[in-house]
Amino acid sequence: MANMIDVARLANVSTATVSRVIQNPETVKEKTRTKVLKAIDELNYQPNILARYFRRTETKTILVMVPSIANNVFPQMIEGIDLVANQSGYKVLLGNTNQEPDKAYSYIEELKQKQVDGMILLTTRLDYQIISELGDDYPVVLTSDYIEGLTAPTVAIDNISSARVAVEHLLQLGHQRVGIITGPLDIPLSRDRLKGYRQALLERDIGVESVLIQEGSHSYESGYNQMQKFLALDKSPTAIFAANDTMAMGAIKAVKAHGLRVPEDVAVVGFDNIQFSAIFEPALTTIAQPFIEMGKRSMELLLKQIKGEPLEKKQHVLDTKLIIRESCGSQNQD
Amino acid sequence: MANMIDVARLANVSTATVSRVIQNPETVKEKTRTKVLKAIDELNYQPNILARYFRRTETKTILVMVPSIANNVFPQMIEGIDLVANQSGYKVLLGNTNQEPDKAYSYIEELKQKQVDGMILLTTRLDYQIISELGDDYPVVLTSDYIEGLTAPTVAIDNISSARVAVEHLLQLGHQRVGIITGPLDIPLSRDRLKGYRQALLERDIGVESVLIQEGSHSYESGYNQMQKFLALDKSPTAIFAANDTMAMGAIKAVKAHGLRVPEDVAVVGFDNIQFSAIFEPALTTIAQPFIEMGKRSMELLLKQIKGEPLEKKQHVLDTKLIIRESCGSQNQD
DNA sequence: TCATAAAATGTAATCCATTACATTTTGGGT
DNA sequence: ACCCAAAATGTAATGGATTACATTTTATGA
Repeated sequence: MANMIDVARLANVSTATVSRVIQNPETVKEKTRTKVLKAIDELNYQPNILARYFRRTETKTILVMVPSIANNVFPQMIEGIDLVANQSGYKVLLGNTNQEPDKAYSYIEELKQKQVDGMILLTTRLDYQIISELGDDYPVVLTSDYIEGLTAPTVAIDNISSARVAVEHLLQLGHQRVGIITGPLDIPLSRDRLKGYRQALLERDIGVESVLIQEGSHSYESGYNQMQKFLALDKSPTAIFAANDTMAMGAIKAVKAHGLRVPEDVAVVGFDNIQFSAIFEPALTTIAQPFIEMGKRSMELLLKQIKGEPLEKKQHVLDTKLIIRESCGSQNQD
Repeated sequence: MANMIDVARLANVSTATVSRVIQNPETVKEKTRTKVLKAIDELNYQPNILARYFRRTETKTILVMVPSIANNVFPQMIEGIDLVANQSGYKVLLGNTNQEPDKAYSYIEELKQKQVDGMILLTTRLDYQIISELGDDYPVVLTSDYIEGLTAPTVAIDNISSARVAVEHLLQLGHQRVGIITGPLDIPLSRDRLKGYRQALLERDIGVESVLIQEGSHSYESGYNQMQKFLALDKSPTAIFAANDTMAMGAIKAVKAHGLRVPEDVAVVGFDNIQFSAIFEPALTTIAQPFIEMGKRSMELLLKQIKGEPLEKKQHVLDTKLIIRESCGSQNQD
């Protein structure tokens, strides 16, 4: 494989000039440039990218830390990230943590060792402190989880008010006993959705009963199981807010298994609007998250940090939307 | 940031010894090793990975080329790949082509330029010739698509016989008019599944009618649309083999929209066994692909190539399994 | 104790592009 | 024709780990 010296020799110039032809062609005289380009072509020269990375201490690579890829929502965000990354000549490294904190730390090490130019964290259970410090020293964006007071840039939705909108929809339909199946409550995002649920009830002077709050794990099975608990209650809820669509589907399955109908007997509203929500029967009424947009925005923010540009705004909150389908029935429910 | 020379100086040894302590500790005398380790600790030294990559011409990174990540089946395969890669100290770079051939070629360039140590191709529409040549010169594994006569290693299922099993299931249930909604026929995988369909019919001396063959695009909508065509037929099929689960769901939706029931009026068998197939109603009878296992095996094969170990076997065919659920009815259908 | 093989360590070249700084060339103005 | 600033090009150091080869140290056996 020919290197820069070979090209320089053949073109009868110095390596500096060859390098310039590649990096800043406009600084080289037309005639010289042609000569060099011809030599490059003749030798079929390709710059050694690894040498370049080494010399420049940059890799044009960013890492996306994600708890699990097989999860409906993350691939969509990654798609958005990938889109912007590609446009800017960046590559995307996959950082699957599989929920193991050790893995997360090893990815952080990679960032510190400059193996990647930046990092996007998709909903993590990392220590608040660690993310903050990391964000002070390296390009980092936290996506989908907004943590109060965090100094690192974040891209998220307003989980509190989105959840409130979901529950309000239920209340408007006339429901008085509304249960919630939350996500894991060690994640701020889950706590925020619970908070939104509380706010919606309190606004209408409806008391918050702890029996109507069940903690799930975002899985289909947990939705199913927690719904069963509700159904076993003396006065079981007539409507459920599930903190994500997958749990909503599990809950609906449980309702059906119990011989009841959705939405006629129990209304269910979900959260996320994953692809399958429209296909599911009954089609889910849910809060749509702009996943792709979140991915794009995150990458844009990261890029700015990498380039050293100042961020006008650190906390980016994107809009969600209530998608009304079938699982809560129509406005004129009886 | 301290470098190896600093460590060597502090420990009063040469850089070679420091390097050895890091790479092959057993070749360094205990006493020296301790001394070096102490210096490393004291200086908080971390080797410059980029320098190492440059010097060694290896990146401990592999690229997974995938048409689209937001697709149910790919994330699972990637998960398998990632699992094995991580165990072996390799990182996974995402190569989303978005169906654009140009992108595919740019990823191939990265491989040639040694930016990655190897590449796994997940169902691609790349030219047969190109893959073969690439496989001759670089570590490459082609996954999920098996191309006859290809010299590059492949990990796949037997699409022909798996499809045959699916269709046979339908025939066993007594169906005589079986339609197929294929995938895009420019992909070998799709042609193979069609071939399996043909074989199953011919084995029972049932003629293959071209009106019963519709080409889809693997999307839900295409399943819906192609099913509508079947339903518009004078003698519409009583059973459908959809070449993937997503299309099967679309087809079922179309059947329902037409006022018919699945499986009572029309039986539908899918292919893939994506996560949602069990949740869908009716739950899909389908051919399960061992996605995670395929990912793992692919990475193992790639690793062997990277290490320069010979491959005993080049074509790896993994087993599929017919999962009987609800969408075809029970064995005792009337 | 000494010779010798084996083990441990050191020396220094190497990988290749980049870039600060130095030098040469060019072109415009008088 | 000559000067000078600007443009173009060249020189050579630099980044940091790796490793072939050379040298020194250690251990073994007679």
